[in-house]
Amino acid sequence: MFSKELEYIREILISKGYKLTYQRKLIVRVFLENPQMHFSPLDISNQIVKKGKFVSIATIYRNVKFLRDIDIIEEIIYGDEKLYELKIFAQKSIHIHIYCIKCNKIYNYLNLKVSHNLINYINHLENQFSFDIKKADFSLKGICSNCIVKGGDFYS
Amino acid sequence: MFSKELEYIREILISKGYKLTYQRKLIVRVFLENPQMHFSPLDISNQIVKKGKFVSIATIYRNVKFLRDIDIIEEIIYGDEKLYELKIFAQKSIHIHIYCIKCNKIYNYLNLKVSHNLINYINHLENQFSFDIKKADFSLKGICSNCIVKGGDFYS
DNA sequence: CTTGATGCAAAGGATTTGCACAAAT
DNA sequence: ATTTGTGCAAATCCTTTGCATCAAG
Repeated sequence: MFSKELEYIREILISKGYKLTYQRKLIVRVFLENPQMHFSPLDISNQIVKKGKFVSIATIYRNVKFLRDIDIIEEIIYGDEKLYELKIFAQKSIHIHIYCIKCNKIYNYLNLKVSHNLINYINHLENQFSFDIKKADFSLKGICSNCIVKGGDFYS
Repeated sequence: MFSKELEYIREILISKGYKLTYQRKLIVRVFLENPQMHFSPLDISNQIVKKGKFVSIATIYRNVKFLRDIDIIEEIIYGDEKLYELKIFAQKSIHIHIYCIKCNKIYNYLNLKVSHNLINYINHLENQFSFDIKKADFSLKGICSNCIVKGGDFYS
Protein backbone atom coordinates (compact mmCIF):
# COMPACT_ATOMS: atom_id res chain seq x y z
CA MET A 1 0.00 0.00 0.00
CA PHE A 2 1.15 3.49 -0.90
CA SER A 3 4.25 2.18 -2.60
CA LYS A 4 3.68 4.63 -5.43
CA GLU A 5 3.47 7.60 -3.11
CA LEU A 6 6.45 6.40 -1.10
CA GLU A 7 8.47 5.97 -4.26
CA TYR A 8 7.66 9.53 -5.24
CA ILE A 9 8.68 10.78 -1.83
CA ARG A 10 11.88 8.75 -2.01
CA GLU A 11 12.79 10.56 -5.20
CA ILE A 12 12.25 13.91 -3.58
CA LEU A 13 14.45 12.97 -0.65
CA ILE A 14 17.20 11.49 -2.77
CA SER A 15 17.28 14.49 -5.08
CA LYS A 16 18.09 16.51 -1.99
CA GLY A 17 20.64 14.05 -0.61
CA TYR A 18 18.44 12.47 2.06
CA LYS A 19 17.45 8.87 2.61
CA LEU A 20 14.10 7.23 2.89
CA THR A 21 14.57 5.09 5.96
CA TYR A 22 12.38 2.45 7.51
CA GLN A 23 11.34 4.94 10.17
CA ARG A 24 10.50 7.68 7.73
CA LYS A 25 8.34 5.27 5.78
CA LEU A 26 6.40 4.38 8.91
CA ILE A 27 5.88 8.04 9.72
CA VAL A 28 4.84 9.01 6.21
CA ARG A 29 2.45 6.05 6.09
CA VAL A 30 0.56 7.41 9.07
CA PHE A 31 -0.14 10.53 7.05
CA LEU A 32 -0.88 8.70 3.80
CA GLU A 33 -3.39 6.46 5.55
CA ASN A 34 -5.13 9.46 7.09
CA PRO A 35 -4.83 12.26 4.57
CA GLN A 36 -7.37 14.47 6.34
CA MET A 37 -6.16 13.98 9.86
CA HIS A 38 -3.91 15.92 12.19
CA PHE A 39 -1.31 14.29 14.38
CA SER A 40 0.97 15.39 17.14
CA PRO A 41 4.36 13.66 17.40
CA LEU A 42 2.92 11.55 20.18
CA ASP A 43 -0.12 10.64 18.08
CA ILE A 44 2.20 9.44 15.36
CA SER A 45 4.11 7.33 17.83
CA ASN A 46 0.86 5.77 19.05
CA GLN A 47 -0.26 5.00 15.53
CA ILE A 48 2.99 3.23 14.83
CA VAL A 49 2.94 1.29 18.09
CA LYS A 50 -0.63 0.25 17.32
CA LYS A 51 0.75 -1.56 14.29
CA GLY A 52 3.30 -3.35 16.42
CA LYS A 53 6.20 -1.24 15.15
CA PHE A 54 8.41 1.29 16.87
CA VAL A 55 10.12 4.57 16.13
CA SER A 56 11.76 6.56 18.90
CA ILE A 57 10.00 9.76 19.83
CA ALA A 58 13.17 11.74 19.18
CA THR A 59 13.20 10.46 15.63
CA ILE A 60 9.58 11.40 15.19
CA TYR A 61 10.26 14.92 16.41
CA ARG A 62 13.23 15.18 14.09
CA ASN A 63 11.21 13.93 11.18
CA VAL A 64 8.09 16.02 11.50
CA LYS A 65 10.32 19.06 11.26
CA PHE A 66 12.25 17.53 8.44
CA LEU A 67 9.13 16.58 6.48
CA ARG A 68 7.67 19.98 7.14
CA ASP A 69 10.81 21.71 5.88
CA ILE A 70 10.66 19.86 2.61
CA ASP A 71 6.93 20.51 2.25
CA ILE A 72 5.64 16.99 2.59
CA ILE A 73 3.59 17.71 5.66
CA GLU A 74 2.30 20.93 7.12
CA GLU A 75 2.40 22.20 10.67
CA ILE A 76 -0.67 23.72 12.19
CA ILE A 77 -1.10 25.17 15.63
CA TYR A 78 -4.05 24.10 17.67
CA GLY A 79 -4.21 25.55 21.13
CA ASP A 80 -1.19 24.27 22.97
CA GLU A 81 -0.10 21.77 20.42
CA LYS A 82 1.55 21.57 17.08
CA LEU A 83 -0.18 19.17 14.78
CA TYR A 84 0.89 17.89 11.40
CA GLU A 85 -1.05 16.90 8.34
CA LEU A 86 -0.29 15.72 4.84
CA LYS A 87 0.49 18.53 2.45
CA ILE A 88 1.91 16.87 -0.61
CA PHE A 89 -0.77 15.21 -2.75
CA ALA A 90 -3.26 17.58 -1.18
CA GLN A 91 -2.60 20.60 -3.42
CA LYS A 92 -4.36 23.12 -1.29
CA SER A 93 -3.30 26.71 -1.01
CA ILE A 94 -5.39 28.21 1.72
CA HIS A 95 -6.20 26.68 5.04
CA ILE A 96 -9.53 26.88 6.74
CA HIS A 97 -9.77 25.17 10.08
CA ILE A 98 -12.94 25.20 12.06
CA TYR A 99 -12.67 24.09 15.65
CA CYS A 100 -15.52 23.05 17.85
CA ILE A 101 -14.88 24.36 21.35
CA LYS A 102 -17.29 21.84 22.78
CA CYS A 103 -16.29 18.48 21.33
CA ASN A 104 -12.81 19.61 20.31
CA LYS A 105 -13.12 18.28 16.82
CA ILE A 106 -11.18 20.00 14.10
CA TYR A 107 -12.92 20.39 10.81
CA ASN A 108 -10.42 20.88 8.09
CA TYR A 109 -11.88 22.46 5.03
CA LEU A 110 -9.72 22.32 1.99
CA ASN A 111 -10.01 24.26 -1.22
CA LEU A 112 -13.72 24.43 -1.61
CA LYS A 113 -15.49 26.73 -4.01
CA VAL A 114 -15.91 28.75 -0.91
CA SER A 115 -12.26 29.62 -0.91
CA HIS A 116 -12.75 31.66 -4.00
CA ASN A 117 -14.39 34.26 -1.90
CA LEU A 118 -11.47 34.23 0.43
CA ILE A 119 -8.90 34.60 -2.31
CA ASN A 120 -10.51 37.85 -3.34
CA TYR A 121 -10.35 39.03 0.19
CA ILE A 122 -6.69 38.13 0.48
CA ASN A 123 -5.92 40.00 -2.71
CA HIS A 124 -7.69 42.95 -1.24
CA LEU A 125 -5.52 42.83 1.88
CA GLU A 126 -2.37 42.44 -0.19
CA ASN A 127 -3.18 45.63 -2.04
CA GLN A 128 -4.26 47.57 0.98
CA PHE A 129 -1.14 46.81 2.99
CA SER A 130 1.38 46.18 0.23
CA PHE A 131 2.05 42.79 1.64
CA ASP A 132 3.30 39.83 -0.33
CA ILE A 133 1.26 37.07 1.25
CA LYS A 134 2.65 33.55 1.15
CA LYS A 135 0.31 31.70 3.42
CA ALA A 136 -3.20 32.27 4.71
CA ASP A 137 -4.74 30.48 7.65
CA PHE A 138 -8.27 31.03 8.60
CA SER A 139 -9.24 29.73 11.97
CA LEU A 140 -12.76 29.75 13.26
CA LYS A 141 -13.85 28.64 16.68
CA GLY A 142 -17.38 27.90 17.64
CA ILE A 143 -19.87 25.14 18.14
CA CYS A 144 -20.46 22.51 15.52
CA SER A 145 -23.90 21.45 14.33
CA ASN A 146 -23.61 18.22 16.22
CA CYS A 147 -23.04 19.92 19.55
CA ILE A 148 -25.67 22.57 18.92
CA VAL A 149 -28.25 19.83 18.46
CA LYS A 150 -27.31 18.27 21.77
CA GLY A 151 -28.10 21.64 23.34
CA GLY A 152 -26.97 22.92 26.70
CA ASP A 153 -25.30 26.17 27.57
CA PHE A 154 -21.65 26.56 26.93
CA TYR A 155 -21.11 30.03 28.22
CA SER A 156 -22.13 30.69 31.76
CA MET B 1 -2.91 56.96 34.85
CA PHE B 2 -5.53 54.42 33.87
CA SER B 3 -7.19 54.62 37.26
CA LYS B 4 -10.57 54.65 35.55
CA GLU B 5 -9.84 51.50 33.58
CA LEU B 6 -8.32 49.80 36.59
CA GLU B 7 -11.36 50.67 38.66
CA TYR B 8 -13.57 49.10 36.05
CA ILE B 9 -11.45 45.98 36.01
CA ARG B 10 -11.51 45.86 39.80
CA GLU B 11 -15.29 45.77 39.68
CA ILE B 12 -15.25 42.89 37.26
CA LEU B 13 -12.87 40.94 39.45
CA ILE B 14 -14.73 41.64 42.64
CA SER B 15 -18.05 40.68 41.11
CA LYS B 16 -16.51 37.29 40.48
CA GLY B 17 -14.89 37.01 43.89
CA TYR B 18 -11.35 37.87 42.86
CA LYS B 19 -9.02 40.58 44.06
CA LEU B 20 -7.19 43.29 42.22
CA THR B 21 -3.73 42.98 43.66
CA TYR B 22 -0.68 45.15 43.27
CA GLN B 23 0.78 42.56 40.89
CA ARG B 24 -2.34 42.34 38.76
CA LYS B 25 -2.39 46.10 38.45
CA LEU B 26 1.19 46.11 37.21
CA ILE B 27 0.40 43.43 34.67
CA VAL B 28 -2.78 45.07 33.44
CA ARG B 29 -0.97 48.40 33.16
CA VAL B 30 1.48 46.91 30.70
CA PHE B 31 -1.47 46.14 28.45
CA LEU B 32 -3.26 49.42 29.04
CA GLU B 33 -0.14 51.36 28.17
CA ASN B 34 0.30 49.40 24.96
CA PRO B 35 -3.18 48.58 23.75
CA GLN B 36 -1.99 47.45 20.33
CA MET B 37 0.94 45.37 21.42
CA HIS B 38 1.50 41.68 22.05
CA PHE B 39 3.44 40.37 25.01
CA SER B 40 4.75 37.05 26.13
CA PRO B 41 4.88 36.39 29.89
CA LEU B 42 8.58 37.16 29.77
CA ASP B 43 7.95 40.41 27.87
CA ILE B 44 5.55 41.46 30.59
CA SER B 45 8.12 40.69 33.23
CA ASN B 46 10.69 42.80 31.39
CA GLN B 47 8.29 45.71 31.06
CA ILE B 48 7.65 45.64 34.78
CA VAL B 49 11.31 45.36 35.68
CA LYS B 50 12.02 48.28 33.37
CA LYS B 51 9.86 50.38 35.65
CA GLY B 52 11.85 49.27 38.67
CA LYS B 53 9.11 46.96 39.93
CA PHE B 54 8.88 43.21 40.23
CA VAL B 55 6.37 40.42 39.82
CA SER B 56 7.45 36.81 39.89
CA ILE B 57 7.29 34.98 36.60
CA ALA B 58 5.04 32.32 38.12
CA THR B 59 2.56 35.01 39.04
CA ILE B 60 2.67 36.43 35.56
CA TYR B 61 1.97 33.01 34.07
CA ARG B 62 -0.89 32.50 36.48
CA ASN B 63 -2.32 35.88 35.69
CA VAL B 64 -2.19 35.86 31.92
CA LYS B 65 -4.30 32.72 32.03
CA PHE B 66 -6.55 34.24 34.62
CA LEU B 67 -7.00 37.49 32.70
CA ARG B 68 -7.57 35.54 29.55
CA ASP B 69 -10.23 33.37 31.19
CA ILE B 70 -12.18 36.40 32.30
CA ASP B 71 -11.84 38.02 28.88
CA ILE B 72 -9.65 40.96 29.78
CA ILE B 73 -6.80 39.94 27.54
CA GLU B 74 -6.65 37.64 24.58
CA GLU B 75 -4.21 34.88 23.78
CA ILE B 76 -2.79 34.62 20.32
CA ILE B 77 -0.40 32.03 19.01
CA TYR B 78 2.59 33.20 17.07
CA GLY B 79 4.89 30.46 15.95
CA ASP B 80 6.22 28.87 19.09
CA GLU B 81 4.98 31.46 21.49
CA LYS B 82 1.80 32.50 23.13
CA LEU B 83 1.34 36.21 23.15
CA TYR B 84 -1.27 38.28 24.93
CA GLU B 85 -2.96 41.51 24.06
CA LEU B 86 -5.65 43.72 25.51
CA LYS B 87 -9.15 42.59 24.67
CA ILE B 88 -11.39 44.59 26.95
CA PHE B 89 -11.81 48.23 25.82
CA ALA B 90 -10.90 47.09 22.34
CA GLN B 91 -14.32 45.84 21.28
CA LYS B 92 -13.17 43.97 18.25
CA SER B 93 -14.81 40.82 17.09
CA ILE B 94 -12.59 39.55 14.37
CA HIS B 95 -8.86 39.26 14.43
CA ILE B 96 -6.61 39.79 11.50
CA HIS B 97 -2.94 39.29 12.12
CA ILE B 98 -0.43 39.73 9.37
CA TYR B 99 3.05 38.44 10.09
CA CYS B 100 6.16 39.35 8.22
CA ILE B 101 8.31 36.24 7.92
CA LYS B 102 11.35 38.37 7.24
CA CYS B 103 11.42 41.00 9.96
CA ASN B 104 9.09 39.10 12.29
CA LYS B 105 6.86 42.08 12.87
CA ILE B 106 3.25 41.41 13.63
CA TYR B 107 0.77 43.74 12.08
CA ASN B 108 -2.42 43.66 14.01
CA TYR B 109 -5.35 44.90 12.06
CA LEU B 110 -8.45 45.55 14.03
CA ASN B 111 -11.96 46.07 12.84
CA LEU B 112 -11.32 47.99 9.69
CA LYS B 113 -13.90 48.58 6.99
CA VAL B 114 -12.13 45.72 5.39
CA SER B 115 -13.56 43.38 7.96
CA HIS B 116 -16.98 43.92 6.52
CA ASN B 117 -15.99 41.75 3.67
CA LEU B 118 -14.83 39.12 6.04
CA ILE B 119 -18.01 39.15 8.11
CA ASN B 120 -19.97 38.22 5.03
CA TYR B 121 -17.61 35.40 4.40
CA ILE B 122 -17.93 34.13 7.94
CA ASN B 123 -21.70 34.23 7.71
CA HIS B 124 -21.40 32.22 4.57
CA LEU B 125 -19.33 29.58 6.34
CA GLU B 126 -21.73 29.48 9.27
CA ASN B 127 -24.57 28.68 6.94
CA GLN B 128 -22.67 26.19 4.89
CA PHE B 129 -21.50 24.16 7.84
CA SER B 130 -24.17 24.92 10.40
CA PHE B 131 -21.56 26.20 12.73
CA ASP B 132 -22.12 28.72 15.48
CA ILE B 133 -18.94 30.72 15.19
CA LYS B 134 -17.72 32.57 18.26
CA LYS B 135 -14.30 33.66 17.19
CA ALA B 136 -12.55 34.20 13.89
CA ASP B 137 -8.83 34.53 13.48
CA PHE B 138 -7.33 35.31 10.20
CA SER B 139 -3.62 34.82 9.98
CA LEU B 140 -1.58 35.82 7.00
CA LYS B 141 2.11 35.27 6.58
CA GLY B 142 4.22 36.97 4.02
CA ILE B 143 6.62 39.80 3.44
CA CYS B 144 5.79 43.33 4.49
CA SER B 145 6.20 46.35 2.23
CA ASN B 146 9.24 47.44 4.18
CA CYS B 147 11.10 44.20 3.61
CA ILE B 148 10.04 43.97 -0.02
CA VAL B 149 11.63 47.35 -0.63
CA LYS B 150 14.89 46.22 0.90
CA GLY B 151 14.88 43.41 -1.65
CA GLY B 152 16.86 40.19 -1.49
CA ASP B 153 15.59 36.67 -1.93
CA PHE B 154 13.91 35.03 0.94
CA TYR B 155 13.18 31.69 -0.55
CA SER B 156 16.14 29.76 -1.84
C1' DC C 1 32.14 2.30 2.27
C1' DT C 2 30.40 6.81 3.18
C1' DT C 3 27.32 9.82 5.06
C1' DG C 4 23.00 10.54 6.82
C1' DA C 5 19.78 8.67 10.33
C1' DT C 6 18.51 6.46 14.66
C1' DG C 7 18.08 5.38 19.67
C1' DC C 8 19.11 6.39 24.08
C1' DA C 9 19.60 9.19 27.78
C1' DA C 10 20.65 13.55 29.32
C1' DA C 11 19.90 18.39 28.79
C1' DG C 12 17.13 22.36 27.98
C1' DG C 13 13.45 25.57 28.17
C1' DA C 14 8.93 26.92 29.12
C1' DT C 15 5.15 26.43 32.17
C1' DT C 16 2.96 24.62 36.35
C1' DT C 17 2.47 23.51 41.16
C1' DG C 18 2.97 22.70 46.46
C1' DC C 19 3.53 25.16 50.23
C1' DA C 20 4.23 28.71 53.60
C1' DC C 21 3.49 33.42 53.90
C1' DA C 22 1.37 37.95 52.55
C1' DA C 23 -2.31 41.10 51.59
C1' DA C 24 -6.91 42.47 49.69
C1' DT C 25 -11.60 42.85 51.00
C1' DA D 1 -10.74 37.43 59.89
C1' DT D 2 -11.01 34.99 55.61
C1' DT D 3 -9.71 33.51 51.59
C1' DT D 4 -7.42 34.72 47.52
C1' DG D 5 -2.89 35.68 45.75
C1' DT D 6 2.18 35.57 45.76
C1' DG D 7 7.07 34.04 45.71
C1' DC D 8 10.15 30.55 45.75
C1' DA D 9 11.93 26.39 44.32
C1' DA D 10 10.96 21.98 42.80
C1' DA D 11 8.51 19.39 39.52
C1' DT D 12 6.63 18.49 35.06
C1' DC D 13 6.05 18.48 30.31
C1' DC D 14 7.51 18.87 25.71
C1' DT D 15 11.23 19.15 22.68
C1' DT D 16 16.07 19.07 21.44
C1' DT D 17 20.78 17.32 21.36
C1' DG D 18 25.42 14.67 21.92
C1' DC D 19 27.17 10.61 20.97
C1' DA D 20 27.89 5.88 19.71
C1' DT D 21 25.97 2.86 16.47
C1' DC D 22 23.27 1.54 12.36
C1' DA D 23 21.81 1.27 7.68
C1' DA D 24 20.50 3.38 3.07
C1' DG D 25 22.45 4.40 -1.18
